[in-house]
Amino acid sequence: MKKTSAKTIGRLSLYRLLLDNLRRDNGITVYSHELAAAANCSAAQVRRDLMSLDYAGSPVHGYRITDLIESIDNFLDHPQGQSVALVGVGNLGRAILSYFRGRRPKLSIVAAFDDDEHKINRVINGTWCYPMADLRKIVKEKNILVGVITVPPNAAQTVADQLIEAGVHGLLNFAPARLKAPPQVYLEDVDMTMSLEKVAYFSRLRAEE
Amino acid sequence: MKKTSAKTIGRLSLYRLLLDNLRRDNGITVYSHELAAAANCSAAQVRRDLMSLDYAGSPVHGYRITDLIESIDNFLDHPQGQSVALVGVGNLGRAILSYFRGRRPKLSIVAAFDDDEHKINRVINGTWCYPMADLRKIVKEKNILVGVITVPPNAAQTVADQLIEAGVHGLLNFAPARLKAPPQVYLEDVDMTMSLEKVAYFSRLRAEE
DNA sequence: TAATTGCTGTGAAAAAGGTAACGCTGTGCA
DNA sequence: TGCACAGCGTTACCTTTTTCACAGCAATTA
Ligand SMILES: NC(=O)c1ccc[n+]([C@@H]2O[C@H](COP(=O)([O-])OP(=O)(O)OC[C@H]3O[C@@H](n4cnc5c(N)ncnc54)[C@H](O)[C@@H]3O)[C@@H](O)[C@H]2O)c1
Ligand SMILES: NC(=O)c1ccc[n+]([C@@H]2O[C@H](COP(=O)([O-])OP(=O)(O)OC[C@H]3O[C@@H](n4cnc5c(N)ncnc54)[C@H](O)[C@@H]3O)[C@@H](O)[C@H]2O)c1
Repeated sequence: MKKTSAKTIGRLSLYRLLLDNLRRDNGITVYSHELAAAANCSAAQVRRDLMSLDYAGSPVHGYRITDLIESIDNFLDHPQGQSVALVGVGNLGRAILSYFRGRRPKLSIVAAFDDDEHKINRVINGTWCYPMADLRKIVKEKNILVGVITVPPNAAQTVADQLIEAGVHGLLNFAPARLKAPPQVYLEDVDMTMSLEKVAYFSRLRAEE
Repeated sequence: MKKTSAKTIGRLSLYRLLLDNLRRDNGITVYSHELAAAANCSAAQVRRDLMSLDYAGSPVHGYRITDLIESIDNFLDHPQGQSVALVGVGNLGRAILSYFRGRRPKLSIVAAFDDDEHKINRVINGTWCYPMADLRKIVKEKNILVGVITVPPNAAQTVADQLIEAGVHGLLNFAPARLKAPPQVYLEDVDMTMSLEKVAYFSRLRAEE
């Protein structure tokens, strides 16, 4: 059993989204090159990624959409579902809370945390907001494995440490800071400044031609 | 003159941020291994990335922080500055407007657009929000090269087409949809669902050990 | 029935990305 | 002075990721 790369995991998640759209359009089956066109990648890439799954397509009809989605579900999702905590209910934190609300049944943000007393002990965008003092208790109680960090950068490392100490094994960090975490914690940064500057740089190159 | 990869561009942007923090802590010089530690990468990686710049460090003192920042500025930024437009002033769009407000003098969001009449023709989070009908005119007028897309997924392609038609050469897309764009337009997706699912997947793996 | 077609799964090749190693250089110290 | 050192720039190497290419297969057609 070979382990699957982070890039493939990301694309599988993308394929699932695209397949869901195709299904809505009353599609029954799909070929690798169709999925590739939708995902902006090559057909070979799609087929290679799908090798991680235990589902095989038919050379004649391609992949059955519902079966493929189910197979990706089985592969990506925890059977009993996974709970996520979000720390820092500011502008971005609230946007994210509303965005992930009810999006995936097997992966939902079940608790929010903040240190601002105006925000705690009430529901914000559909999610209860707890004080930081309760973090450890709630993470344990709800068996939370993933933490989303949307606090200011100077508070990010402290919050990360608290989450890790409470038992989280994955962090999604939106603060513009590089966090330290032990190897048993998977860390992913979403760096919007970097993304925008990349786009700016290459758009300038393209425009100059 | 070899061209620089997107990954290196991203890391240069990150180094600049980290260097800024170091400068605030009254640092004068920095070694590649120090910057590497801050960026969670290897010293060789840092040195290699910096080869794109025309600034060379001293083997004895390392890199002078201010000079290195200046050199990255020269490399990444447009000398006259670059303007960005944001389309879709919803939860996420507003968060982004406030976040990028005054962050980088050479790269600022100078106009927002929406098709909701309650949002247009007024200032939102410091930025004037125009109706979609003005998009073409304003993009030309302000010489906007980059568009940020924060509209619902079903509207994303239409908005992208409008931006491209207006003359934009780079798109930063936050909608969960894969957009089509001609090769002279650089396209970058920020896919939060994908990121969160990746973290969820690997956190489960780590937790099982 | 036999040849043709178009797509899958997968080994092999190629490309991209990252790491290690080495020569070089200025500095501090015996 | 001359030698050991620490870190830079760069090349060569290694790993990961992507693409290419082709056997195999079921439906279709002559
Ligand atoms: N707004 C954006 O679009 C955007 C984009 C990219 C990155 N970010 C980053 O995301 C983070 C949040 O951005 P924002 O715009 O929502 O900021 P914000 O100031 O609106 O929200 C920050 C929230 O974190 C809470 N907080 C602060 N310190 C805390 C602590 N120690 N423990 C718990 N909660 C704490 C605050 O009470 C506040 O509710 C920042 O690091 C920002 O740089 C934001
Ligand atoms: N909120 C989040 O944290 C989050 C996270 C990831 C992705 N996204 C994606 O970002 C996008 C925006 O999310 P949101 O939560 O801000 O949604 P939202 O509904 O709050 O905002 C969407 C905005 O786009 C405007 N709009 C709709 N159609 C338009 C059109 N054709 N032209 C111009 N403007 C139009 C609406 O008037 C509204 O102001 C969505 O695609 C969403 O899936 C959001």
